[in-house]
Formats: sequence, C-alpha cells, structure tokens
Amino acid sequence: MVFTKIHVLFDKYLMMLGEWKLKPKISDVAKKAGVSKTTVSRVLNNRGYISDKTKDLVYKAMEELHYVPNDLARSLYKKRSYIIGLIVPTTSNPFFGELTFHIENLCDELGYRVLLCNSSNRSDKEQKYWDMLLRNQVDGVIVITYNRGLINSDNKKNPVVAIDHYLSDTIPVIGSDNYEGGKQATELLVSKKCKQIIHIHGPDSLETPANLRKQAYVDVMNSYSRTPITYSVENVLDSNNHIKVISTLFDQHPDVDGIFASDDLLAAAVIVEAKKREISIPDQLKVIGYDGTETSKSLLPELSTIQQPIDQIAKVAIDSLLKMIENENHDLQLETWLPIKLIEGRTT
Amino acid sequence: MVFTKIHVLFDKYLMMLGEWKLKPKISDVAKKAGVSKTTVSRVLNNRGYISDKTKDLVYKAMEELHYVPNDLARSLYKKRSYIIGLIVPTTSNPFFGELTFHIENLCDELGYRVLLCNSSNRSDKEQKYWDMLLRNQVDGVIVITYNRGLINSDNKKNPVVAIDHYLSDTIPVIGSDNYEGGKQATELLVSKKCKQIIHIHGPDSLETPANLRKQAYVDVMNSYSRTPITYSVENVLDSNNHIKVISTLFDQHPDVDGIFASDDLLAAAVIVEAKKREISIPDQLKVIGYDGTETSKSLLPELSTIQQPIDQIAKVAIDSLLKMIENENHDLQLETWLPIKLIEGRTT
DNA sequence: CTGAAAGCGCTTACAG
DNA sequence: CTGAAAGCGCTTACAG
Repeated sequence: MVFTKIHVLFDKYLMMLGEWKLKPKISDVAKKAGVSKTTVSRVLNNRGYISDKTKDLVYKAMEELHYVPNDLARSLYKKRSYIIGLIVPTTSNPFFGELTFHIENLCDELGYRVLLCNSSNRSDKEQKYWDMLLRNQVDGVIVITYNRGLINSDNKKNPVVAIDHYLSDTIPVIGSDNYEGGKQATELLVSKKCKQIIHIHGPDSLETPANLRKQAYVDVMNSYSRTPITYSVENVLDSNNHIKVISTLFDQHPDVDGIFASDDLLAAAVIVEAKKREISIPDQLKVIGYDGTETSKSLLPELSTIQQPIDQIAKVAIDSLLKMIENENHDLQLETWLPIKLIEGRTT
Repeated sequence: MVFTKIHVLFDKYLMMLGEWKLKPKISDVAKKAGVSKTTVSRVLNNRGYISDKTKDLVYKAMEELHYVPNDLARSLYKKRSYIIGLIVPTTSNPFFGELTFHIENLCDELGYRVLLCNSSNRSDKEQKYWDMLLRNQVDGVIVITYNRGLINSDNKKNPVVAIDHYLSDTIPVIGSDNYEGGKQATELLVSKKCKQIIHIHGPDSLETPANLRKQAYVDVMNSYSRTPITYSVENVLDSNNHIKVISTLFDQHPDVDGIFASDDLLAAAVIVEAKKREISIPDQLKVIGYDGTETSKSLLPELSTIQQPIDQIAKVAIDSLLKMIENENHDLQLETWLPIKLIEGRTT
C-alpha cells in the first residue's frame, strides 16, 4: 500500500517534469529503476560490471522518462568538453564555407562538436571569440584568421592550429603548397605567351603563407628577366574593393594580357571588368585564379585555377589538433603544405 | 613570518597551475584576493554591493592569475547555456554558407554562441545531431533540413525554428516568398517570349515551402494555357546528379527555350550543358535561377535570378527563436515569408 | 555486482 | 558590504 502511494506520488512528479519543462536527471532514473545514481551512471557509460537485469531496468527507466544525459555536467567533471572552436573569416566565402564543412564533418566522426565563429577578419572580433571559446572550455581551436596578438604567453597551453596563417613559432600551420601554386600559375601564363603578366593579391600586411603565391610569381617573373607588377586588395571580403583595384590595374596597364589572381573571387572580378572593357578572354587576356572550390567549379567552370585540397587541409588540421589535445604532440609537424592541382579551364 | 610562508607556498602552487596546465578557479582568485568565493562571483557578475577596495583586490587577483571563468559550470547552475544549435545541409553550399554567417553573427551580437552541424541532408545525421544538441543543453535550435520525425511529442518543449521546411504544425517556419519568386521567374520567361518553359527543382518528396516555387510555375503556366513540364533532381547536393537530369531534359525537349531552375547552382549547370550543346544564351535559351547569393553574384554575375533576403531570414529566425527561449512566444508568427527580388542579368 | 560520498567550478538565497 | 552552505547534474575512487 505504502509502496503504491509513493509510486503515485512519483508519477505526479514526473507529470510536473513534463509540464514545467524540467528535464529528468540521473537521480530520477535511479529512483524509477530502484537503483543508485552510481549504477545508472555505470550503465550510461558502459563501465564496470552490472547485471543484465539491472541494466534492463535502467534502460527501461531512461526510456520511460525520456532521459537525456547532461553533457555540460559530464564535461565539468571530466574537464573535457569535446568541443573545438573554429574561427574563420566568414562561411559566406566558398573556400571557408567548404573548409568549415569538412572540419565539422571530421570532428563529428571523431566525437567532437564545433563552435563556429565568423571573425570577418576583424582582430577585435577574433579576440572576443578567442576569449569566449576559452570560457566555454573548448578542447582546442582551429584558427583561419590573422591575429598574432591572439596567442600570448598566457594561453600557449591551449591546443591551437592555424590554417594559412603564422600565429607564433609554436603553433602548427597547415595550408596548400602556396609557392608551388603561385609558380605553376605564373608559369602557365608565361607558357601561353603572355607578355605582360600581373599579379593581384590580398593585403600585404598579413603574415600569411599565402604570400608565397606572390613570392613565387615574383621569382618566376625574375627568372624570365621580366618585371613583376603586383596589385594589392586591402579588404578581400569586400567586392567593391576588388573592383576598384582591378579597374585601376586596367587603367594603368592597358597592355596587360595575363593576370594571376590570388583567389577565384578576385579572378571572377577580373573577368567581369574585362568584359566591361570588351577585352576578350582568353584571346586578349588570360586569367588564372586560386582555390578551386566546388562552388566556383560549379558557377564558373571555365576558370583556370590552382585547386587547394580543402578536405586534406581539414584532415591534417584536425589530426594535428587532436594530437595536441591528447598530448601526443611530440612528432608534430610545425608546417604542412599540401599539394595543389592546376586546373586548366578556358580562361587561359 | 607564518604569513610569508603561506604566501610562498601559494605562489608555488600557482607555478604548478602553470606547469600542469591547471586552470585557476574562483577559489584560487578568492584566496589570492583574501576574500570569499561569493565575493569573487559577485564581482564577476556585477551583482550586489561590493566595496571598490574589494573589487580592485579581486580584479588584480584575477589578472595576476589569468583567471578565465568556466562557462560550463555557470551554465550548469543557471540551466542556460547561451548556445544555440544550427543544423544545415552543408556550409559548402553558398546559400547555407551565407545563412550560417548571418545567423552566427546575429547570435554573437545577442550573446549566444552557435554549435554547427552539417547534416548533408541525411536524416540519420540530422537525428544524431539533434540528440547531441540536446545533450549539450542548447537553449534552442535552428533547423534547415528536412526530417519530420526529428521533432516528436517528447521534445516539443525545446525551442526550434525551421528555415524553409515544415517540421510540425507548432514550429515556426521562415523563408523567402517562394510563391511570388516562382511566379516572377516564370512570368519573366513568358514575357521574354519563351515558347517552351521548363522548371527544374529539388526532390519532390520533401515537404518544403520551396515547393511553392514549382506551384507558382505550374499556376502561371496554366494561366497562359500552357502545359507545365518539370524535372526533379533527387540529390541537390550532388552536381553529377544535376548534370544527368539536365542532360535528359535537353534530350527529351530539344525545343526548350526557357528554364527556371530552383536554385542558382542548378541554373549554372544548365548553362554549362547549354554551352556544351552549343545553345546560345539568352538568344536560343533563357535561364533564371533562385537564391541570388553574394557568391553567385560574384562568380556568375550574368545570371538572372530571384534573390532571397538571406540576412532577413536569419534575423527573423533568430528573433523568433529567442522569443521562444524567453517564453515570449505568445504573438509568434508560425509562417514568415520574406520578400524576394528579381535580378535580371544577361541570361534572360 | 552495487552504493554512499566527495567533487568538477560555478551561483545564489540566506544570514549576518 | 561580505561569507558559509547548498546545489546545478554528472563521475569516480573507495568500500563492501
């Protein structure tokens, strides 16, 4: 009798759980199954020996209560959140959008979740995001953005890997083989008999390995005893800025017949401007870009470009980060440059 | 003397914190500042009265220890994580990439973080992600993917909003004015004297408001006493699938002179196939897409398309979700269709 | 095979 | 203006 009464009371409590949006916790499951919290936790984590009978009881109780474990509590105890932070300039850009997709997918496979941050390349936002990620106890961070100040000696302990950006001399950097890419792009234009080859690229101020694309261009030009000419776009995320620089380029060098743009969006803007000026591509002007995302292959398939192995970059970044998280970073490569692939379209 | 000794010991402990990668906690700050945990917490949260002197002591201690609050612990107590989950098919697709950017940006402004999930439109992944998000105690979820089974009666309590997909009759749906978009696209082709207008769209099986684009096409065709002809691409994320369907379309309807594609990537694939078959655009064939992302405007600026107000969609989605989270969902609209904009390029 | 107790790092009534 | 104590929902030695 007394037992029944308690049972009824407990069911009432459960109804309240439902109505008040209260979530059942491990002790509710324990009560319902008639075991201790410890046992429920053991069943939950498949840890230690539990009789099949008890297991079944617990499983049934969990099901009836629609129990959902609270990972926050678990993370707090374990000092491990299985969350990684990802700071990108913006997922609006197809290169970062695809990179984000691959990174998140790999994380998911490995049991990690990702907290996404779009910094818009603004260092104030990068800093705010960085602090937020630390407060949220992320296990590690992947950074695709520039902010040398971000990592100071205080937080060198946090596992971090950077993509295409030097952050400090202890943080692994992953990227495509920028030098080789820049070389192949320039060599292609030379081989196609371009007389006046110009390179357009991102901000000079950034200390990114992507500068090697420019370096390769300069070296190749010099190797043919030609004068390198480069134009810099200060804000890569602003397409109006693209147009202005490109327009200036054409005004100052009406004889240009070969352009190597450091990314595909820039190359696309070059093509637009050329069309506006009735310069025919590839007859009068040859254009090659960099990145070769799926999106640009779909939307602008005729573009010649240097394709980055985005999936491999994501893979190496995650692998390196996990090694750091697991403290197996003894044999960690500090720089990894993945092979690029020249894609010849109809713009060269 | 004794005091000094304790001081020295404490400093040693702090050194260990550094070496062992242990993070200082509130009690470390309290000890260093010579106050209680309660006081430190109050300073941290600017709550209740604290003397300026104490405040300064605490701030100094926090700084010296490089103290970082643990948001996991705070969330656990507060039963509020300030994290929202975002399930998209893939950020590789420019539409979702841009939507993700805007959603994350708005969240950041409002003090929320986002846990990103790429479902690849697979319902098994959607389900897994959904469970993961609940375990991680997200305050709400934005879903851009189809899985009616996802939301069952058990978890109707969780704040959710859907973008472009009907999940249940209690979950708000946000999207562009698909019907109006489909109508304007079709009317444009009609006004341009296309004789044979065909519509290509995503999977028929999905119960998405995007089907209204097709419905509008059908209605407009009927209003001109024409026979609607539609082709369906089963997997929108697979470009090979696009090509096959489009190729069939051209084979079966060599007389086609107007195509309304339900997204820009599909439209781009149509253009590629047309070029391959030496069909000139817009003379012999007019093409219009749907989405009008920044990326497609950059890479394929000549494409005529129906532009979705991605930023507004993100805004309404977040606003609705936050209302649900704050339990102010009394006046919540269940369906919101934001105005589209016809962009006439050079493919029509 | 199972449970009582302590603790993860916070916050907040409550008391003074 | 400040502190001791309880509790958020878990996990894990430890003991039996």
